[in-house]
Amino acid sequence: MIVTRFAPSPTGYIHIGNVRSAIYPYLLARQNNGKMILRIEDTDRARYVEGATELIEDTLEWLGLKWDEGPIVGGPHVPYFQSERKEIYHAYARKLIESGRAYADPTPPEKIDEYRKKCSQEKVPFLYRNFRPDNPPEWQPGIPLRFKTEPKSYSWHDEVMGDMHTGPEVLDDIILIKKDGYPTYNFAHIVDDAEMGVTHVMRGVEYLSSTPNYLALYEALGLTRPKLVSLPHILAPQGNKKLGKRDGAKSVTEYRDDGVLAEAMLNYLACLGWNDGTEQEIYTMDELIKNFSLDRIQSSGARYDETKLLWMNGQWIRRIFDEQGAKVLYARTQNFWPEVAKDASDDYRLKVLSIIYDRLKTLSDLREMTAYFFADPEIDLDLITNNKFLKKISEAELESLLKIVISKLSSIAEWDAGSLQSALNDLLQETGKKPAELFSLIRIAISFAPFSPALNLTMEVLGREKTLARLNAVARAI
RNA sequence: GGUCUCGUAGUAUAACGGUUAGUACAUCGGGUUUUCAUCCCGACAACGCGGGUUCGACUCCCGCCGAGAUCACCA
Repeated sequence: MIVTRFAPSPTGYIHIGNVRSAIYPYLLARQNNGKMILRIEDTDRARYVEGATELIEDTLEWLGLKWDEGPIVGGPHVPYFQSERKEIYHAYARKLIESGRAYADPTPPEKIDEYRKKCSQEKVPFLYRNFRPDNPPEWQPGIPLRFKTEPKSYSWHDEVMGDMHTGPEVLDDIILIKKDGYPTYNFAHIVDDAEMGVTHVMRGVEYLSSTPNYLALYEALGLTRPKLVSLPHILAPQGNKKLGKRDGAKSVTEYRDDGVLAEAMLNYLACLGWNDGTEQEIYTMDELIKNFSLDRIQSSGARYDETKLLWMNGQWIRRIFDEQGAKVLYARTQNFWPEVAKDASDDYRLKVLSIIYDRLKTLSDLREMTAYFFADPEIDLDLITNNKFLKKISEAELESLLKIVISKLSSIAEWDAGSLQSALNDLLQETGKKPAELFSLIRIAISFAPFSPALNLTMEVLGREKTLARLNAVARAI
């Protein structure tokens, strides 16, 4: 069975740059009826951030990445917090001590710095294994424990990067247990992955360089290596660095609050650095699960492009409306209406959504784009007199045009899109005006917005009373 | 500096020795009775450089250049 894991450290929110290492393990696990484990790597007490675990869980839940084992859901390998697994790491550590592959290192940090400086001056690589203490004491709390490495070459296969090979110069005596008794990442993740039966270790490429050390550790502990999958970085919009919080990388859930749909976020991120070889752009979760494959993960970094994310979000908004219905989309818009819409009925807001949805890039666009449906807009005659189609028409004529429109619209029997459209067509005939002139005038008069849906639809939703009242108000103001 | 990785249009990518180098976003035009958007049509735009191998190289090999990662009691 395939077992994958997402193993973040609770140091803050999950952002665009690191959430992909949760998505791919999830897809792989689901595709193979396997399991994904969520494990919290909280061995660095200094960097621990209160509430970060909840933030991580929230993010995964929003994206629909359900973990099969981990916090909240539990599992056969509890606990899933590394800080609570000390005894396990210590047991493995003792095995290494017994086999002579680990030693307590009492060397003070200042001394180590000295070694490092010396090497740097002599321009030779700094390897701690050249500075092993002569008579290491018995390991006890307060003293760090180091791996006693055996310099040799390693070859391995990375599912993304291909066949890898390194020489002995990259192997060193890495710290296994820190002086505070907590394990380092380097040691803890190996123990946990083995204990938890993880078959595929997926993580960022930054771990590629230390892989030989991990391989040495698997060997010394007699563990079978899992398959290794290095995920390339997501690059910041500017420069060539990986996207990080310093580049203003927003948290994944911040996009949710800005009206991005989980489907779009998942779709965009999954396809950033992976494709199935077809020209498909829009994928549902099920399609991603079905089509995902490790060997089509890109080996180079991919730049984060918010414009494309927003395009994709627009696609998803329309797709949900068209395929799942207006009500399904409407249910997702609750937090995104303008303040003036708070007293409007669901029915009315649903109607507004139905004529505006294909203009949305994010759900929060509703706030800017729909206010005039709920409250009378402020009359701003400059919008009329400066309009490129209307500025040639005299104020007197504008006023009389509006009166003709009002009179016509007052007389129609049924206030629906079809009747309104034929009334508008009649008005074009009667006034001899071009659509650009007459429709612009009406549109601006009832909305005073930079843009709005088709005129007949806007008027239909707005209703007879409000439409006529607004037209009258403008006619008086001119 | 050592080690490792990466290099197709502005961006994300397709191609797995033979194509006018395909697609999408972005940009710029045009169309759908006003606007904005959707939708449709069109345009612009790429194989980092230099050597090989081959009848033929984006694809294979070597060198160079460029970019990145890593060398913590952080993960």
